[in-house]
This record gives sequence, C-alpha cells and structure tokens, in this order.
Amino acid sequence: MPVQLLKLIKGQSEAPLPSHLQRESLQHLQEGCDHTNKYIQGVVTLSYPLTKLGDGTDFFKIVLQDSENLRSRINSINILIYGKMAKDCARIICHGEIFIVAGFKVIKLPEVTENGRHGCQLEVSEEAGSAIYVCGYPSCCFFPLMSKISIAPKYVYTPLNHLKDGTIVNLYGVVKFFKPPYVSKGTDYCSVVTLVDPSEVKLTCTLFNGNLDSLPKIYKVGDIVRFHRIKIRKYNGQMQGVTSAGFASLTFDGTVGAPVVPRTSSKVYTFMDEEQKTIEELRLWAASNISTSEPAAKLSGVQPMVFFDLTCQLVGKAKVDGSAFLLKVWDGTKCPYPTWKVPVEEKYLEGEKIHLYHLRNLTVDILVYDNHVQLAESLTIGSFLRIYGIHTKQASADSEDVSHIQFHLHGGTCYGRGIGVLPESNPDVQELKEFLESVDLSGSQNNESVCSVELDGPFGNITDLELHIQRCQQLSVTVLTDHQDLSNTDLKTITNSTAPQQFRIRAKLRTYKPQKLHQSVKLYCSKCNSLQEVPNRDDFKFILRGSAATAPNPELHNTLWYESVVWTTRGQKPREIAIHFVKHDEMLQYPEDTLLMIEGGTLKEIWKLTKRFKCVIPVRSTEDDLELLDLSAPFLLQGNIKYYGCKQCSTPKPMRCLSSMAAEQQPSWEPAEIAQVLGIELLQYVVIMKFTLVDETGSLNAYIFDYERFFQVPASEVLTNKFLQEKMQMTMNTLCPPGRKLGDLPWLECFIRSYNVRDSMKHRVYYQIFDTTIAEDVV
DNA sequence: TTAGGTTTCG
Repeated sequence: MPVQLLKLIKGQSEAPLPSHLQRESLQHLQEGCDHTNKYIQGVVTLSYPLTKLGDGTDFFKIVLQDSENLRSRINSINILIYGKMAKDCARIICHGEIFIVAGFKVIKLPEVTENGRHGCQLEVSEEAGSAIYVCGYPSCCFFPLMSKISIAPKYVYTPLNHLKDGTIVNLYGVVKFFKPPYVSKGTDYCSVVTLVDPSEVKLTCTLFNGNLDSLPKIYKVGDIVRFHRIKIRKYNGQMQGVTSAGFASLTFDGTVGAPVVPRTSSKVYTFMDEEQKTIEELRLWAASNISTSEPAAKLSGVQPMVFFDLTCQLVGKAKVDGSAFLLKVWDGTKCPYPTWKVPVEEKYLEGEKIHLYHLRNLTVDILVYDNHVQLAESLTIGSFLRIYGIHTKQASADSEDVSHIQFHLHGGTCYGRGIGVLPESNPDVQELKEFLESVDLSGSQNNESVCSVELDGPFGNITDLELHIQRCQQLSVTVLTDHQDLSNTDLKTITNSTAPQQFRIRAKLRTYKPQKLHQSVKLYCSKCNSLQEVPNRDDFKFILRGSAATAPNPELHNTLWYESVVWTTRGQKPREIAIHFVKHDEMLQYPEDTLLMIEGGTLKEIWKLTKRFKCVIPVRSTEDDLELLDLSAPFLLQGNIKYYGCKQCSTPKPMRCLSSMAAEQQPSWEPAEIAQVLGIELLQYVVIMKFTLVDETGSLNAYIFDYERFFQVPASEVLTNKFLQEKMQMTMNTLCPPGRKLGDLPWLECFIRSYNVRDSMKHRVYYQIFDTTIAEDVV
C-alpha cells in the first residue's frame, strides 16, 4: 500500500521501514542524483487544499520540515503529490505529523527560494512507485504552537483599481488587447497584454520569458487570464505589469458557457471551485462590457488596403531574402481578387508539393518581415495559425496590367501584429479543420481563370457595367416563379378590366417609391392587417430608461428554470442590472443556444448581449413575476433582429410561461413560438414599395409586399445589415438604372393581381406584384 | 536587457 499510516511508539514507528531504505538529509538532496533507496523524513508544517490539475489528476501539496535540523539553512521542502496518493494523503494528514517519503523525483525549482525552503521539490505518485509513511504525532516539543487546523494558503487577487507601485500581486483580468509573443531585441520572447476588470481600470503588462511556452496562451480579445506574482510598477504615470521571478499565468476562453479549462505550460497550479466561479463571473461581466473583436475574416472576404486577422493552415513556407519570409496559407475560401504570387526558388520552398499544387488556387502568399521572420521560420507545415494584422495592398507588376492583392505582415508589433500558433484543441481550429475537409478542390480549379493570369481571355476587355447593360436590353431582370404558361397582358387592358384578376405582364420600371430603401421596411400584423413604422432606437432607449427605474426584485432571482446574475454599474448614476439565464435540464446552455432575460440594461448592453447569446428578452420585475416591457419596444432580440408584437392583438403573459419552452427536449427559441407562448401577436417585417410600371399601352402602380421572395433579401434584416441594403440598392439600380431613357430601361416580367379597396367615400383598384423574383444574375 | 499598444520600407 503506497500510503501507510504507522503508529508511533516512543519516537519509533511500530513497523520498521523496509530495510533497503536509508534516510537522506535535505542538504544532500540534488536533482539528477540517485535517490532510489533513500527516504526523506520530516514534519508536515503546511498543507494546501486538494485540487485537480487541468487533466483531472488529483493534486496535493505539503511542506515538510526537517525537524531535527531546524537550525540548518535549508530545513524544509515542498512535496507535490499526484493522483490517488494525493487523495489518500489529503484524507489522513494532519499538521505536525511525521511524514516519510521514498521513491520521489527531485525537481529543481526555477527560481531561488527564501525562508529556508529547499531549491528543489519532490514529486511523488503511485505510478512513479513512490511510498509514503505517516507516523502520527511526534514529541510535541518541536512544535508546541502548531495548530491542527488546516492552513489553506489562499491567493489574494488585487482588483486593477487597487494596484500599488512596487508591489508583486496576483490578479485576474479580461484581455482587451494583446500582442502574441514575439522575439524581442533582447534574449527573450515578449508579449504585451492589456487587461480590464469590473473596476474598469486598464493595466498593460509587458511579459518576458526565454521560453515561448511560459507566456500566456492568449488567442483572442476577451480571453481571461490569471496572473500570479506579477510586479507592478509606475511607468509614464500609469501602472504597468511586468514579469517577476516566479510569474505564472493561466488563460481561459472568455466565452460564457465554454468549459473552464486553463491553458498553461506549468504542470502544477492551483485551481479550485472558487476560481472557476471567478472565471464565470468575469465572463459574464465581459459579455456586456468588452467589445467583441470583429467577426473572423475569411480570405473570401478580404478587401484591398485593410488590416485583418486570419485563422488559417500553413501549407508552405520559403525563405525569400534576408528580411522577408514567405508563408503559404489557406482557410478553405477563395480570395475574390487575383492574388499576388511571390516568386521563390524551388529549393527554398518547404511543404508537400502535391498538396501545394492541389491547393494552388486557394492558398495565398503572405510575406512576413523583420522581427516576425524568426518565428515564421520555426513554424511547422500543417500547423494552424492565427496571423494578426495582415495588411492587404493592391499592386500591379510591371509586366502585367492587372493589379493583384498582396498580403504583408509588416515588421513591428503595432496593433498586436504577429503570428500565433493555435493548438488543435482550439474550437476555431476544430471548426476550420472541419471546413477544410469539406472543401471541394475540383471547383476551385475550374475557376482558375477568374483569379490568375488568364484575365486577358475573350471577356477580358468587357467591363461589368457593359455586361450589365447588355443583359438589361435583352432579358427580363425579373422572372416568374409560377404561371409561366400564361401569356402577357398589356397594361391598358389591365387598367380597363374589373378587379380582382391576375395577369402576367412585361413592363419597364419608370420609377419607384420610396427612393430611400430603408423607408420601405414596415411591420405588418397578419391578424389585424395593420401596417406600422419600425420603432426607432430612441423609442427603445426611452422605454429601457423607464424600466430601469424599477429595481430587480430579488425574490424572482434563481428559479428552477433560470439562473440570475446581478450587479451594479459604476458611475454617477449606479444602476442595477439583472440577467436571468434560462436553463435547460437544470444546466446552463452554450451561449449560442441560450435565451436570457435582462432587467435594467441599456441599449448598448443589450446589443452586446445579442452578439453572444441566442435570444435576449428585456423584462422588468413585478411583485410576483418578470414581465415584458411596453410593446413599442422589441419583446425579443435575436442576432441583429428586433422582434415586435402587435399592440392591438397581443395579450402579454408573465415570463413564467416561457418555462414550458425551456423544458422542451431541444428548445428551438423560434421567435414565432416564443411569441405564441408569451401571448404576443408577432409583427412581420415586410418591404413595401410602389413600382410605377409602363409599357407601350400605358402605366400602372403596383405594390410590392415582400418578406423575402422578390428581393431575395430577408425584410427583417434590411434595416440592420448594410450589405443587404447595398444589395437591394444594386438590384434597384438594375431594375431602374438612374439617368436612363425609357427605351434603355430593362424589361421586367411580373405577375400581378388586382384587388378592390372600398370605403364609404370611394372605391379604388390596387395592383400587387406576386410570384415574381429578381433574375438570378441580377442578385 | 528586451518593451512600455495605436498599422506600412518591402
């Protein structure tokens, strides 16, 4: 049995130790020496709480004092116990007991220690064949004052607003900015990290280490770090963190709901439930207080003259000249521009030749310069990288008239420019890997001519615009999705006919209203047929401000179906914010699946939460439940979309009605379903436009009432998505090119229906376009 | 010692 509890009789253990073991004094203990038949004996003077390491191994640390040599310079040593042995020891050990250990490994500490502690530590585990003997209490004269109560040394963490010049502290922070480790001009790697915490104070830390692995493994803004023993100094009037001897760090994914697994190079670290809680709290704070980084860039989305970060795989590398080095990378998407290929000598090009050939149309050449070269040279082909601060430039070579897009990683580290290697376990890498495996390489090879040297082909001199005009003059820019067998009716015949009827027409779009496309988006209630304007941000702000006056009711916090977090904002007018995370099967979900309810948040805070969580519902407390705000405010926010309810047709129910959805097998959190459960009549976003159509016989006004089918743009997203607005504007410019004579306008083929609208005063016939969509090559 | 956030020689 590896851990034995022996009784002590007259200072001797009742059962003698195995005869081959000889006692070793701490003074003679050295790394690299043979201690196979030796044992160390001492008294337990300190024990730390039993913890688990990152890989789940139990870990227990004690300090042993050589009670017979108290006066010698070195009289104590750290014992690190792993696995089952750690558990066993933690259960039986009391301070003041004699502890004997054999079969240990001696590990030299990286730094010089003080207080008589040995410069090495002992590592023991069952796997290593260690044995531990614990022998009850020694004669109490050695430790007359020894307490039997476990002294659990607790790390104290300093908030960033309480840092003092010249101190060494432990702290937590959310990464607001970072420079991935780079080769400094001295002997070490350097990494610069700016942290923030809920005190809203920033701290920039400059970290050095000769070992790349010993610097924090930060992959993105929003990651959370725990620094131990960081030195605080004043520099340029501001507090600054710098590595001190013994500096250690843990890094965590900052995503709410992600597993709390520390990234670290050190084998031994303390991490307990309390610390897990700290991470979770910081994640929640960061979710509404730290701006998330830009959505990840893909090669398919790059533009000339921008800086961006790219997550990619390395397929080739080559030395170019003294100050530049070439990385050939891909991310599975295709750059829409012709890309610059850096000429390199074949002999310098590293990478699987066949692979490089197959991927030739999807890889891009990134030239890295100066201080990044050394790191780039050391990269392994096939590894996954995040390259920060790539600069795209447009340039044309002398011999070609086509300009190419170039990718540079300039020298220096401004804005965090640099190269980071991501481990395969990184979630972004896993997603990328899956995507790379799904890429169909045959497709990209067929498109070769689009992006490489063959641009002078038969269409090389025809501009997009000319092509556009050609197609406008011939084909219809709209197509029918049904009724193709019907023949056309001219507009005059239609206006002379009685309603209701349906017609196929071929006409030109002379003008349309509104000209400002965002004005075309309305909210429609299919129950009462009413149309209303989409409320603006100020309406929402006003309602939120009003609801913030009601303090969250603590009695409504932490129910069976949601978990609540409350905090008070700083500043002149402190506000109480409560967030209620809806649980499923009594567990919190991943943020992308989570519905949360918020009380007291501002528009900005709510908007930030929608970036991370699936659904956000603004609520306020009543005496006995949470309730929705006024229906002029969205009752639900999902991604960019605000969902509204009809004031006339809705009968809002208390929020507890949602609990039935939370209990479903897999809550879908579909807006329509949420609306139904909450007694809300969901308003639909719709694009409404008036088209003035003409043909040789006359004209008529026809309305478009479009959720998505006509413009192929979801009406719900037009107001919040610039790209979709541009797309719609381009569509309209094709349907009705500005400044063009009637004869030069393109033809539209549409299906329209006439209908009667009567009120007490008059009767009118209206026309609506339906079963029609924009032609494929217009979109 | 190194760097000490705030984009570039190529």
